[in-house]
Amino acid sequence: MRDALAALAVEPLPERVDLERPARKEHGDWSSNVALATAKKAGRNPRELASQLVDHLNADLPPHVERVEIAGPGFVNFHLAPTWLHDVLSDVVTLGTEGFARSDAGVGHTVNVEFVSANPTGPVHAGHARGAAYGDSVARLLERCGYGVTREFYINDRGVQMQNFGASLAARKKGEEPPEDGYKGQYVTDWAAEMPDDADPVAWGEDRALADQREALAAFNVHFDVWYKELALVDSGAIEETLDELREKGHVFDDDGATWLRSTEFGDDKDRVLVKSDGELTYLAPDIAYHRDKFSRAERLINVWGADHHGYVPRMKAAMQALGHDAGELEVAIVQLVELLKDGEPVKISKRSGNLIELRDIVDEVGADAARLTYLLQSIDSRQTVDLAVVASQGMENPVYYVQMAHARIHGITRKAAEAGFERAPLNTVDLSLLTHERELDVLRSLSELPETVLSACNDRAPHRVTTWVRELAGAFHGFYHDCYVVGEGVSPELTQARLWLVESARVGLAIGLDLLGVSAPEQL
RNA sequence: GCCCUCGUAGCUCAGUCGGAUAGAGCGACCGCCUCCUAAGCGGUAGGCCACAGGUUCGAUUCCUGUCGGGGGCACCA
Repeated sequence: MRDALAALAVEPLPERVDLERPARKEHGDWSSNVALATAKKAGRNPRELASQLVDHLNADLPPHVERVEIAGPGFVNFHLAPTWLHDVLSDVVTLGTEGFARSDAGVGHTVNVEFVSANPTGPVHAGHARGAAYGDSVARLLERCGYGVTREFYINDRGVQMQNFGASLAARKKGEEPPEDGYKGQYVTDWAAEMPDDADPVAWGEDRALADQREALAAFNVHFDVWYKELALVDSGAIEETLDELREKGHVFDDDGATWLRSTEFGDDKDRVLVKSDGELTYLAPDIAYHRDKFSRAERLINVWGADHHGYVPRMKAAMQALGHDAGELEVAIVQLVELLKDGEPVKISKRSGNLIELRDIVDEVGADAARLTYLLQSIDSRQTVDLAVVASQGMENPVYYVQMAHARIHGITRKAAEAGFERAPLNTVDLSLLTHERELDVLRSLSELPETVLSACNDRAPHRVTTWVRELAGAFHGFYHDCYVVGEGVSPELTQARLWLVESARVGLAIGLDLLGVSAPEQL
């Protein structure tokens, strides 16, 4: 393309030539707006330039390109031959679930993804679920793109809430009501009944809560590499070190008997207290020390926070800058809140009464796969409404079912083919050029987009794009399934073989996509 | 009051670096099973991309403002 532009004496040459996938099939497989983008600077007419460009390219077509056309105000559209898609099929099945749609963009780089980080005072609840699905999926995307990834859970086990929790357990054990600002959920009573007489309610309660959280998250297919206790941070002396470092660097001052971080220096609204006038630490001081520790273990940090915490972003970023990091090295993904419905009725959750929906309840009710795919259906930037009855339903209003159906059909075909005596022949003995049906090509077009989808989803921390892609592939496959029989009277053995490989390629694509979402798919529904 | 975020079909939402006639699913309506699961497929209807300016050859996309929904503005964790 650049050569063609140079040959046409375009001056100045564009820095980059963008190719994009047109939204409409008639516009070809690839399209470039380069004539539009450069015409003005070069003092040429866009349409005319595009036309010359097309002539030049058509004179010597690159491999797989069937023809190049001019369209609209000056777009240059490339129409590819089906052979291109047959090569895609070969790539997919040769590279397989391990190798296809993998990127080395992050090789040699480390990222720490911290998410969930629920307080160790009770079970993981519905409010954590979306962030859990999101954080784990982002970690999966990063891994697929070559990054060294740590999944980390921060345990907030220092502070008054632990005393309240311990006191609540102790009270329940004695058959009394918890204190006014204590924890009133049913689980406190249940756990108190398990608690040995000689146990320290605070320490025992923390372990009990963590065990419960770990189990519920595992059932949600989320596993952490590091569970980091705030108390360990306190014991390590890291907080004092951090305060000293900030003071040395001149970002700390004393006022009103308290110690302050001059966070306004780095864009925060106001300066923040690190040590209160009574000598106690605020939550912020250990948090800074914790992030400092994470930076000693990874180049880049991603925090997944609920929308109710977004106000803390500027001060954390300011603190990291005070420690000498670039603001961009700490990313905070803000996950908008989920409104939970049950049969269209809002589920009221009240922390005060302890009346909350546990993650475990959701998994029990709809299954981990359905729950995860549902949470990853939409961008985290939009508020989500989840109706548990819909997620659990086995109907069309449920995208989970649509996707799982495609996967089950793939295995249905494989089973049926085996019954009819068909095993896949080696790929190099199969004539893929028989795959010319528009439905077949649609499946392959969809597969051809997976590598770029994965990379962009990774770079933009947007796993929902994978979900969208998986739904599209499932749609293309359902169309193929309907119109193209793999095994049947009117199908030649050669075509059966080619289609068996097509089915396999769809299976690989679906497997990759679903794995990135942390969703398994049944072979049968 | 200030900050973050969202506003796209009746509903739930996609829409990448600004591109062509704005997409999908559900719901509505009309079709399609002698064969791998009809839990599916095809078609029709349905849009002032909240509104008003600006930048641009070109804006759903970028900028400013207005309106509306959600969240946040502690020497609380």
